[in-house]
Amino acid sequence: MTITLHDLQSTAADTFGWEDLRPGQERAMEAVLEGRSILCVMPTGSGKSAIYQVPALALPGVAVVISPLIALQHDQAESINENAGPTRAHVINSAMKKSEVDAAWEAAASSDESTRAKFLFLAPEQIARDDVAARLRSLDVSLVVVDEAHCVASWGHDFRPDYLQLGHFLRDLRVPVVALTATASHPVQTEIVERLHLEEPVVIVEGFDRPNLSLDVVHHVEAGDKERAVRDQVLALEGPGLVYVATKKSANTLAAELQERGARADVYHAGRVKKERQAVHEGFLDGSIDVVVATAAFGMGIDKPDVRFVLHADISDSLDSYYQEIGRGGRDGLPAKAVLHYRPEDLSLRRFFAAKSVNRTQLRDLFALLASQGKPVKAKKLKELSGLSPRKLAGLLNLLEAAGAVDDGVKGYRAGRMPAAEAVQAAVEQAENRERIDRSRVEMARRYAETKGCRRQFLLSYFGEELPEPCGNCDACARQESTGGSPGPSAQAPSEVDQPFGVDTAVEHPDWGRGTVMGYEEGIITVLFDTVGYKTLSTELVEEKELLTAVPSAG
DNA sequence: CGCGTTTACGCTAGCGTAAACGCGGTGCGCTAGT
Repeated sequence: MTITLHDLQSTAADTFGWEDLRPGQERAMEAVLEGRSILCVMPTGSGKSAIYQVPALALPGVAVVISPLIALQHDQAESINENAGPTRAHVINSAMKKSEVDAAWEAAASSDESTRAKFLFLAPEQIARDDVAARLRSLDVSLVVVDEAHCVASWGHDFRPDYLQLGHFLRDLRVPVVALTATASHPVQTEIVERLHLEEPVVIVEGFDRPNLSLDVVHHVEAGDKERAVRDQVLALEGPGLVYVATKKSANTLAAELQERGARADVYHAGRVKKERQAVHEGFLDGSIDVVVATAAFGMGIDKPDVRFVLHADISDSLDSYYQEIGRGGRDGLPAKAVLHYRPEDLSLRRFFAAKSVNRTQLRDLFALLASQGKPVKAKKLKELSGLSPRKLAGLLNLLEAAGAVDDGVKGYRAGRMPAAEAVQAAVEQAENRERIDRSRVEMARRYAETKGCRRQFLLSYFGEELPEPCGNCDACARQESTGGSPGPSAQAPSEVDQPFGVDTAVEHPDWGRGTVMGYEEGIITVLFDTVGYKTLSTELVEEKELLTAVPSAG
């Protein structure tokens, strides 16, 4: 039986009540039917989940959905079960009773077509377990979904290393992979494709621009002045709204101040107990809370259309994070404000978080241990032998693998034929690369805060999109208008700016090696180098001194 | 790195300044003890 797009349209309408599929959705679904892997970068609320839910119901077998937060998994599974039948989606995680987990596995393997599970929701940590991976391999898996796929890049390197281990599982399973995310700059897209081993994926990127979001940056010198400005602005603005801060402590302080002044504000961060966090989340959605003061913990899974402002009391660690965070405002298409309150000193905390410390001794011991085995070792066995925590172990393995010193196959991990010192050195260099790249991402956030040009042009160019004219909806454009000039930076600069290399072309620098041109702005070229991250150079100097040379693309 | 807090010191008894110290974000899974 061949499934056609028409079948999918019927499923979408009959099961979910979606009468009209959007072109991006159809393209993605067709690719899945053809057995292709896809990467979709689409804003929240654009029907991303339909892309996997509809084909998964039409195809025989079960869809494995890898999703970062257990709370999110439950919401998604529930919404599927409401539409597609009560037992179609199951969640599997460590918080469940053994009997519940067993029931989920049985439902997925059931021979009864009418009750068989069509969706299994798991966190990447589950996939990393050998027994879970083996069980999944024994099932008839139709496709694997990686939801919030940017987590591969943002969390895989340290916080949740099992994200980087997903690639092995996907490579061996050989079924179509659907990677979904709302925000991913070009290098993040590339990293998702590489790390998940997506082969010749169909990449669907919908426009990043959110013209109804106004973009402002307010500069501050004194910390106290910034705190007061944030507080006063929140009190003056019409909610609902979000305020992002860098630390739990400052979240508590600000929320308390707002409450004292009569605002219906609450606070969300990882330090609060689960019940309280849930209450804040629900209160924000149902309108009983107007303002949530939060750390980066708050965000994923919030689909509230009428958020009128997203204020940042502290700058984010990257423009990827910043755009993700402000993207929670104005989803109804009505005007919403994104305001960054900026002090250069705030960057130091972000640089601190970007620092990666590696333990050479642990790396050497692990490599030596693997080498001494002389045969592939499974993750579980390796954990026992090394005595390392799962997180630590996965982190070290990620580095050794990236360094080419360790290989992971179906049979387990195997050390390469090289001296331990060489393996350790290569792994340490990987960690150093990562740190340089993360620091350069902080630098790009700084440049956004400090640019004198149109904010939107800067932001979109970071995401590889060109906005030909200044946006007219940011503080820089507003300043231009009020001083009588035509809006935006191009009023002063010649409109025909010299661009010696096209955006996205591969270039090489004598010191920084290979890189990709990301964009131009005010006579400055931004290049993302493979090992040193984002760098900005004067376009004039690049031409004069021939600092960059074009590299023929490797394909 | 930078901010807030604690400790140390200097020089004479409670106080001021300086130096030292500690802390800072995301969630999964698992285990020990209510």
